[in-house]
Amino acid sequence: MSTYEHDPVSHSVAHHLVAIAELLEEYGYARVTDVARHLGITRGSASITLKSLEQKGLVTYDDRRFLGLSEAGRQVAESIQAKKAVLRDLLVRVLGVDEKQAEEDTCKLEHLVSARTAERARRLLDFIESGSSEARRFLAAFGRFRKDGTGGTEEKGR
Amino acid sequence: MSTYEHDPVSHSVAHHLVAIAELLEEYGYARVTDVARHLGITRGSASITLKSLEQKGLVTYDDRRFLGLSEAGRQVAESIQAKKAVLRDLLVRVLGVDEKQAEEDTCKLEHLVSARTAERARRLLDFIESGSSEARRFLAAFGRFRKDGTGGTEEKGR
DNA sequence: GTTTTATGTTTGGCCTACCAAACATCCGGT
DNA sequence: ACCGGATGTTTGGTAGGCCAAACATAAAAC
Repeated sequence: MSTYEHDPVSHSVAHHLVAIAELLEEYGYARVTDVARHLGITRGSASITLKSLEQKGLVTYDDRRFLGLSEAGRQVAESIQAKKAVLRDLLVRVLGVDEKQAEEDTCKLEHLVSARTAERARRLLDFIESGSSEARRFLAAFGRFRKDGTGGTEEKGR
Repeated sequence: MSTYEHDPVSHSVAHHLVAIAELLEEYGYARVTDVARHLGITRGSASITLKSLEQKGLVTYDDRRFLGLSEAGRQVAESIQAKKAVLRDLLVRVLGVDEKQAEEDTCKLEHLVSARTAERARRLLDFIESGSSEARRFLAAFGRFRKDGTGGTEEKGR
């Protein structure tokens, strides 16, 4: 999940950085216009925000105005992307939220989750994917419970 | 979890409404100053925001300036509080996040979570509290896994 | 009853984050 | 070489959300 809790980065900044990272990965380049379109804002707005991010040392400008991420920027983006992936997986694989809804929710929550909580969520997913019988049985039982409101093997009480 | 997804209420508004609800519950009354102190903002800021909430029909003013919630305001506050409770419980009881951290995180996330996702989370908690053997064994195994990185009863693979 | 003190409001200012629209610049096609 | 469309920047404006500080008023204390 990577250390760096320097994230106190704003919602907007987080989205700009992640946009660049995603565009770079998907198309190999990212320009002001691409970021703006990706985020659904105007080029003017993106231009200004990105310039400020350059001055903060998070974003780099190519000789031909192609955008990149500095080491710091890359770390912030990666940390947010990692949190986002964990959250999405948690919602989909454990809670059973549908993909579309999960994507929507994680976009809103991604940069707000603390590193510690994200770490715990990742741990849970690791456990689920460990394939242990407890995990498998739990998921199966919860799946049934979601549908018909019963916990399968009872033994309720406490 | 209550229907009402009219929540597209801002972070700030959400906090003001919840503050009033909490103050009413805890002390039986809520004034501008109390809300301001509760939120850690100045009375001036609270005064302005609360006035706008009155005009939106969410907050009511007593004859002696005591604050209340309209039916609509109460519903919004309750819906957010319910989401918050679910999230906190999820973090603490399932993920094993410590109370303090969970409180911090939920404060940031509470009003952003969709009703559908919150409903799923509540369902998971209901299942956990059903006391079914799958749930109990799962929690126990995950607890061990968190500590020593092993899933207890293996049978891994898939 | 007058003076503190607590409470509420208003004002002016700041910062973020956005838009629209004018402007500047570049780049490809002919 | 020129023009048009795509791209980037700047400018002026709006809105939310906050503060500080001046002000007004209500409640306590004396």
